[in-house]
Amino acid sequence: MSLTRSDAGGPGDPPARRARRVSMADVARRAGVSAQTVSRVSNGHPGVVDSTREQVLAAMQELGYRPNSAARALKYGQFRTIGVILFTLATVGNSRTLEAIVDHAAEEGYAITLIPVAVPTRDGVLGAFTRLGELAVDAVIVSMEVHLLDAATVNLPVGVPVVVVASDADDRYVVVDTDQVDGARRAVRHLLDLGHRTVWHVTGPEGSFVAERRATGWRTTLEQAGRPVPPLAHGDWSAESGYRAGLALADEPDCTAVFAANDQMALGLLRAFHEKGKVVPRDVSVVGFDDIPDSASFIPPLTTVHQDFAEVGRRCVERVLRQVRNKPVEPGTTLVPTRLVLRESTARPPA
Amino acid sequence: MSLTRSDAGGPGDPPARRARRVSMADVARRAGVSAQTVSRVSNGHPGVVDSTREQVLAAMQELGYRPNSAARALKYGQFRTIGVILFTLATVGNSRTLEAIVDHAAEEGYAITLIPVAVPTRDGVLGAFTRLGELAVDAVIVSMEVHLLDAATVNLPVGVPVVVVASDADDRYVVVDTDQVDGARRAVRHLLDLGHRTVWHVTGPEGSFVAERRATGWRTTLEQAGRPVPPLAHGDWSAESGYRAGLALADEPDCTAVFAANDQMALGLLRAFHEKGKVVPRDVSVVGFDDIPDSASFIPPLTTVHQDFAEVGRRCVERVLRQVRNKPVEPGTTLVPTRLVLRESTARPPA
DNA sequence: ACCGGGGATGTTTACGCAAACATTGCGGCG
DNA sequence: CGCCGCAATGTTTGCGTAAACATCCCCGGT
Repeated sequence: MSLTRSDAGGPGDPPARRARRVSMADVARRAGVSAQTVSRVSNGHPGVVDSTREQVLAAMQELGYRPNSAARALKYGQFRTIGVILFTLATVGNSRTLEAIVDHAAEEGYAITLIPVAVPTRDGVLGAFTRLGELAVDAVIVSMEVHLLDAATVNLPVGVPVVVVASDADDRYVVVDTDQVDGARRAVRHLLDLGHRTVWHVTGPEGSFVAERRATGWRTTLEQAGRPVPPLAHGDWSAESGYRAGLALADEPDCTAVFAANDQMALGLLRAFHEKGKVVPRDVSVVGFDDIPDSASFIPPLTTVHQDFAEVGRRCVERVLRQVRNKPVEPGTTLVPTRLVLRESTARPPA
Repeated sequence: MSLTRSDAGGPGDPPARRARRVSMADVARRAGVSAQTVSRVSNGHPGVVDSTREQVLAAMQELGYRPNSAARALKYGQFRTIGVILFTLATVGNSRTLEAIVDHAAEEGYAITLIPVAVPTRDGVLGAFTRLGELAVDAVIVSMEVHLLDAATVNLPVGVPVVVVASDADDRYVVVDTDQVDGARRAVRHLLDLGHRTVWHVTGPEGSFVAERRATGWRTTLEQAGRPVPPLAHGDWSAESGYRAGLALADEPDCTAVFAANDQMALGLLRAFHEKGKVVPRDVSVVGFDDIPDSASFIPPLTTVHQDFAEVGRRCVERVLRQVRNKPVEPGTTLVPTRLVLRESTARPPA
């Protein structure tokens, strides 16, 4: 299989002399036509007689011609590619959002290039933005859930359309996000409506915008209802951290309802309560956030706040492509609504 | 959605007239130097006097210059980008493998472009390969777990280094995969060693190579041990499908051990057994496959076969980059070993 | 004072493609 | 019978960059 390329020879190194790839000129020579005719055939343009077209096609086949996308992009000034900057695919939210972005971009004929930020430090982010300048992308979607955006935005290349997901970048940017605050409100209201006196909360890692917003929704809902606000339990999105939080919560005598900032931590809670002999939902009610597919199979199936990842992805792509196409896009935040999915992990509080 | 593709101004359409981007020539003019000097500054080449360098840098800043990667790629003949073809990010395996690929590619200075195959039909695959020809990638990693590769490989662009993951593409290709058969063997052996007479199996969707290989490992291990081979239960990787399979399995009187082809289906099994009043592992033992992070927080924590996704990703990148760099790579399959992670879902069979 | 050398910078060129423009050839019509 | 018009194809050009080569100038040595 094809060892065409030579030693790395990237920018910075002298480009190694390589077996030149077959170009339009080669095909043209072989087919006995001009390069322009090859171009026309290659792009399906009209005005080429069938016999000629076939000769060209045959020549392409024989030579294994592949159009050079660099040259094409240089000509068109576009790559039909969107860059996505993110920290990790390990969280369900990130990977589902990415999938939605990929799918909708594909519908529009755009591919996605991932620009990972290895370490979520300031330098890491700056590095990603720098690399961005060298990358073959027409626009960028930034998915950063930690407090590093400000440091980084300074460096956002001018002239590249940008859409930001799941952050609270200021209004100069185009932002798309799930309505975290309202989602949390729904979760808390549901528990309150069931008769629970108050609701405990297991939050996400420090510095996470998303975690902060969900906690805000939780706190303000309690305050507005005039309920006491219990101390916050800290997690890091992982089931394991939810388990640890649950072990502690199980010892709180008046804890009858817990809202976990994501489904994975809710899973940990369920296990902790189970081990401590507390029956969900008889003794404690649990609500999650995300509605990952697995949550319907937890024991018991989890009541949770459904995030419409597909819609978030769709809107990101739509808004970023509007910019690429020079259509007006006003900065500001687009919120995608959530909905509460009722399953079996919530009930009235024990009498 | 769907602003039509014709708005895009891509190949085939007249390129949208856009404000021409700032080029080296513009910077050169502004700084009062030649384009070549700008190039030298831009690439950090030596031989530019400090005062000149600063002028150029200033001009770049003012004008918001960004190097044009298309032109660069055209010059160098490389994009420093690897294309990854996959069906979906919804399964944990895919997204974790992708993450590993992204990370290791980044270490080597390569970005990843995703080429989604919307529908896993023959046409879908062919379409992806066709688009591939237009994409700015130096190599391709194909992650396809269904039986469509043969139809598609015919069309694999010549001259592009390719590595295939998780499939049984024939030996003409470079293949990297987890050792599925051996992983399944470990799971089954473990259960047999505990004293179970035989092991039932919940397999993945029809047509999945991975599912097939795990089922093969299960079956041959049983056969070699001279144990009866129970009928196969069919799932589709989802927890829900595992749940349905579990409901049926719970009614089999002599079913004391189940090996699920992935952790998510195992989750469904746990729930089904729980609902049917069967205690895991006292009444039934369950083993999963993948070792997703959540599985440690299942009720009970799941014994499962750990897949080293990071290693799979690393090897894919390594082997594909060897090809890019024209180093020898012999076709054939590289198997990444698994290991069994013992947790609390397995025990001796009921007496 | 003159020349050689080398560092700093400028000029030319090619990368592969496709738009714009140029040429060829053929059929139909006055 | 000659010319027009159009369809098919060819030629030129430029996209932005950076290697290769050319030039300039200053400085030190003789």
